[in-house]
Amino acid sequence: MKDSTTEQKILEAAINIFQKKGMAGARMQEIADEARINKAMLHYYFRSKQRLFEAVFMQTFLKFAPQINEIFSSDATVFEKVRSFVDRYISFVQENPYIPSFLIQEINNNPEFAHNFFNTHGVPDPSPFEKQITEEIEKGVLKTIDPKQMILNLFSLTAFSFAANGLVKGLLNIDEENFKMMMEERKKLIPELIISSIKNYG
Amino acid sequence: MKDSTTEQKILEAAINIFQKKGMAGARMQEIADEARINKAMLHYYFRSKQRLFEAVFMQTFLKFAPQINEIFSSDATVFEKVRSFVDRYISFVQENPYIPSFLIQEINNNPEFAHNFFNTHGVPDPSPFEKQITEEIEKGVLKTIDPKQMILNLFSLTAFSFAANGLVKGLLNIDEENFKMMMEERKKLIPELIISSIKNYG
DNA sequence: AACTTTATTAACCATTTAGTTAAATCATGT
DNA sequence: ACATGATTTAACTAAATGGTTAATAAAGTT
Repeated sequence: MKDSTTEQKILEAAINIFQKKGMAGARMQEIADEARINKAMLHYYFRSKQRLFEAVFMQTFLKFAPQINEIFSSDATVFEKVRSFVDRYISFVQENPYIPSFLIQEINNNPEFAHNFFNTHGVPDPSPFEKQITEEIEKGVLKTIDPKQMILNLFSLTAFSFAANGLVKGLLNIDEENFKMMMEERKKLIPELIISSIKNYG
Repeated sequence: MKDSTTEQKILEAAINIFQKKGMAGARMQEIADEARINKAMLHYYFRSKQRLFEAVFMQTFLKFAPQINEIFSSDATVFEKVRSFVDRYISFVQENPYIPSFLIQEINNNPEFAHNFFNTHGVPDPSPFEKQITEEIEKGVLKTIDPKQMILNLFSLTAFSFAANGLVKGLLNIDEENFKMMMEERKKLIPELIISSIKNYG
C-alpha cells in the first residue's frame, strides 16, 4: 500500500469503514485516520460524505455483481450453475465478510438510491438464468417450478448465513470456527438440496 | 393511542424510528416529533439514547423470540413444526416488516451487546427442536442430516426475503405486490422443500 | 528560473445532536 | 385552598461532525 495514491488510500479506507459501520455510522474523521491522511483530503477528492459513500457503494456493488452474472450467463447446465454459484459465492464472501450485510442494509435504507442504481447499471441480472430454467422445464429436465422462487431459494440458502451472521451464531449457539465449518459443508449441501428439489425423475 | 402514557408513546415512537433507521441513523428529535412530545421527555424517561435503544431492542427481541420458541417447544412432529413455523413467521413479518433487518443489523453492529443479550435472556432457543430432530433420525423417520444445518436452511429460506427485502426486489425485478404474492406461495413451497429433503422414504 | 497547477496541512466554521437545567404546570392528597 | 411531588416545556450547553479556507509544499510546464 506504500505506493498507492492518496485517492486510492482514501477509497480503501472508506470501503473498510463504510462496509463495517454503514453510511449513518461511519465518521469522516475515522476514514481519514484509517487512510492516515488529513480529513480535508476526503473532501478534496470526493467532495462530500454522500459522494464518498456512493463511490464505496458502487465499488462494492460492482465487485459483487459479476460473481452472480458471470456464472448465470455462462453456457453450463442449470445444475452446474447452481453448484458453481454456491461454491464461488461462499468463497467470495468468506474473503469479504462485510459485503452482504452492507449491501442489504444500505439498499434497505435508501430504496430510491438503490432502485436508481439497479436501473442505471442493470446488474446483477439473473434473468438469463430464469430463461434457461424455463427452457429446461419445457424440455422435461426440470420439474414445473417458478424460476424466481427457485433463484430466491438459492440466494436465501447461500447468503442468509452471512447477512445475518451474528443472529445465526447466536441462534445456533456456535462460534466463528464452527460457523466456517458449517459454511464449507454448505457448499455441498445447498446444491444437493436445490437440485433434488427441481430435478425431474419421472 | 390517545389514552396511552407518555412513556408508552415514547417507546412506540422509538420502536418505529429505531427499527427503520437503526441506532446510528435515528435522531432523538425525530423520535420526539413522532411521539409528539418534548425532546427532554426522552431523557426524563429513558436517560440516554443508548438506554432508549436498549429498551427498543429488548421489546423487539422479546416480541420476535416467542414466535420461534413457542413453535419449537410444542409437542408437534418435526414436519408440523416446519409448516407452522414458516406460516407463522411469514405472517408475523408481513405485519412487522422492519423487525428482521433491524435485529440482524444491530446484532451485527454490536456483537458484544448482542452476545450478552442472548446469554442473559436465553432466547430464542431452537435446541429442543434440534434434539427432536436427532431423535427422529434415530427412529428412522428422518434422513441422517445435521440438525443445525436443517434449521439454518429453514431460517434462511424463510427470513432472507424479508431481511434483504430491497435487494431481493431489485434482483428479481419485482414490485411490492409481486413480492407479497411470492411470500404467500412460499408458505407452501418452503415446507415442501424442507420436508422432502429430510423425509426418509427408504 | 519563473510560473502555474496540483496536493496537503492546520486551523477554523456552521450545524447538528445528545444531553441538561431551571422554571412552569399539572395532578393529587390533605 | 394549599402543599407536595410528578410531569412538561423552553432555552440552553458542550461535544461531535461535516465541511471550508487560507497558507504552504510539491510537481510540472514554459
